[in-house]
Amino acid sequence: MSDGMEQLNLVFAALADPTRRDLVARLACADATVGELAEPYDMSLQAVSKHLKVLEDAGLVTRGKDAQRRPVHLEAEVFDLMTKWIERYRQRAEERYQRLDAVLDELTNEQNQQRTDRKDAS
Amino acid sequence: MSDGMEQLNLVFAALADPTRRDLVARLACADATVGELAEPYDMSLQAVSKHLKVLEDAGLVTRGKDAQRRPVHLEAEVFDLMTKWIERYRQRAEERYQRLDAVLDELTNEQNQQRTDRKDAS
DNA sequence: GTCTTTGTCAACTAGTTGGTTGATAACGCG
DNA sequence: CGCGTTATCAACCAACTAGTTGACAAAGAC
Repeated sequence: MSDGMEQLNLVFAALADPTRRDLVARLACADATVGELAEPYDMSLQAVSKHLKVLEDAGLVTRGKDAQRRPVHLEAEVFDLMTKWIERYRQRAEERYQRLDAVLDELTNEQNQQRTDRKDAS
Repeated sequence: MSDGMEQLNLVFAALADPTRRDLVARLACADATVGELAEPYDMSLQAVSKHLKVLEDAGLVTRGKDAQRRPVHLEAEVFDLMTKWIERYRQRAEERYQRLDAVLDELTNEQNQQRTDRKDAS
């Protein structure tokens, strides 16, 4: 089991939670402290701190230090890991879908050919 | 909370499990029955059936009917939902990263300017 | 120094997840 | 019909998750 495997586990699991996806969405616009991030939610500061830890363990986020504040920053690179995984299989699945279309086209053509054959025979 | 919200929850959660990602990977190559899919894993058939149910609930997979067999088919469309979500925020985060670079460049230029000023003053 | 702000750590709880086994349903084959 | 195959359903269990509260650490402000 490769290293990127475990990270994929963490990243997908992290983004499966709507609160955490919202945190990511907000951090995409600007860095923020834990308190600022927690403010809009009906949830304790500790809960948000935990969510941020999950995002950090997944490598989606890093935390700096500014006096007693702990500014949170979104890391873009990790997204690539996911996108690569997704694209690989989406592509294959779509190719298979295209091939199915091709097979159906072929069948149609064969039927046309048979019709032509019958017409030629008549 | 929109409808796609809940589906994002399900899709990300589904792909957070390595067994389920492996199932998706194998289904990208060809459709398969539950038994065929279960064979390589050290796990009961029922467990795999449950995993497939999770993938189905997320819309990643559909199940057909062939006598007592239940062929499983990968659906490519749902991947787009994820890709769109990811790309939106990855892009913003990268833009911010670029802007940071711009700011750093600006600072460097200012320092150069100051150096130039000092040199001019000397 | 003491007080306030900002955040983490620790312990607990309710609900969910990933697995197990056993029973059951649906279908094809003698 | 009864029998084997293929898969789902149901009940159970251990481990994890997402939230809570309370205590505490670290840093600035007084």
